Amino acid sequence: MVQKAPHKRTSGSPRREESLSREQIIEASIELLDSGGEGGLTFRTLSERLATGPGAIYWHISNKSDLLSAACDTIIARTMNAPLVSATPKATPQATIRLLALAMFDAIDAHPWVGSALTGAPGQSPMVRIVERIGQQIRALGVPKKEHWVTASALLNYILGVGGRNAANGQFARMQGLDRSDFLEAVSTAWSQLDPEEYPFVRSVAGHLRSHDDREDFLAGIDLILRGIGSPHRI
Amino acid sequence: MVQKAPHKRTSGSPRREESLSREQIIEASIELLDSGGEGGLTFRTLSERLATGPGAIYWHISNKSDLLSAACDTIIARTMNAPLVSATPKATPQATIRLLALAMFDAIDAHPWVGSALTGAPGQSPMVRIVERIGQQIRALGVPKKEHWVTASALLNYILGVGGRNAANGQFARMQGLDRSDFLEAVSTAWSQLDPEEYPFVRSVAGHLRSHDDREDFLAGIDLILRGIGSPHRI
DNA sequence: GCAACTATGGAACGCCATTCCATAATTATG
DNA sequence: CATAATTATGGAATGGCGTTCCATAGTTGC
Repeated sequence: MVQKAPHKRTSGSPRREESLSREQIIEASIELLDSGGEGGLTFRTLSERLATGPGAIYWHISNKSDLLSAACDTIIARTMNAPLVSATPKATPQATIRLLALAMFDAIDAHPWVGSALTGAPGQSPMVRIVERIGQQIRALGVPKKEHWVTASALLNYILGVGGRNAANGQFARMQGLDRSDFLEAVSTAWSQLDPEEYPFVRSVAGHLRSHDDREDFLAGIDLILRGIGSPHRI
Repeated sequence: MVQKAPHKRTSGSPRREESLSREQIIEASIELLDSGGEGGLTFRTLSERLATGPGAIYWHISNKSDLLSAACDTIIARTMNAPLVSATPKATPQATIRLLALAMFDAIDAHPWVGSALTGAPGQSPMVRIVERIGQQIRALGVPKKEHWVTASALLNYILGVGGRNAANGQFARMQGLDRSDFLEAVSTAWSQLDPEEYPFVRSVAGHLRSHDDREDFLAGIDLILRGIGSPHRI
């Protein structure tokens, strides 16, 4: 029978002076995610940054998914509680929804990993915050109760869809060492070289893609949905 | 200087009779993804399934992302070329868009991993297929050229948003050993127990969540956007 | 002063994608 | 027909990851 070599603590570095906290860990994670993308956060890099070992982190965090959700929730909470978004003195519900949506867009633009983290924690705290803020404006719009969920869900899914795709674009570009406009340029030329018989539409919008403004197009989509909310149903 | 121990091929199992092909590999990957979720596809499980080693797979596939994209593209191509979706004799553009959207919904429902794979290959073949089919209907709707991209993009982002979220829900549920309705039940009760002061809207829709039909709500969202497309712009 | 508990940090484990490489099968070449 | 070159295979090795294990250092209550 083979005797397993037991763990040995030779002497160890002296213990840290100020203790770790969940907040510290999350804050450091956000920094790593912002600077290194989704792949920039590992328990190893995080340990180094915090000058500790992986084991110490697990005392405060249950696993990586937990860590990601918490980081995501921190960003979303900040976004949804920002003064600009929070205090809407006498704005129309439509204007407030635009503000909310843009705030989400900008948050995901600044922290692309939030886009994918959001789809990793369904029904959890970050999602709830967004649904609530949107939902209150939907009420204010006078949408009938029966359609509350459908309407909120449509807006939410559109916002998260754009967020997810923006995050994907960013990560894809990063992987290839391109910046955002290089990436769009590449997609645009690829699309304009497709077979005109098979892909006439994609070819025809390839040009627009090169010069478009993501933020503007996003807002135009929001307006489209808002128009839909305000229109009478078909018979 | 330490001599590196060289690789030794002791004798090896006899070589396969029929050679591997990219198509075989992709087909096997789809089966593994369908049965085991996103985590079910590893080069190890794939090797075993194909009775070979990881190295042989890499002769046909450049890496895992390539494999996932290819699997995703296979599903999307099948979905977009299905007779029901392809042959639309004299249907209105709206009806065709509904058909297309539902086909995507059902495809992602049947193969949840497609939802996340789609956001891993931006501007690539799968996306192009979808954009083209939607775009042609947008043309048919008589949307002005300048708004082609914005309109297609809005529909696309909504569809992918729902798909992504459905995939997330499915994986989340799977991780906890729940089925779909158990998961909705759990979210619904969690939402209905939130602080009424802080989350009045979320609480009020929690009940609906328990009994709702994802597919119907999805379609209602599509209709909402279609109404928006057909409405005059605000001044 | 000592036991119980809370934290810590580093080593170890198992899994993964990927690479390396000896070699078998096939094709091209003289 | 022999043999060189190429194509294709599969298993071993590599390095990185999330996670777990555990000796131990502080801290608290008795």
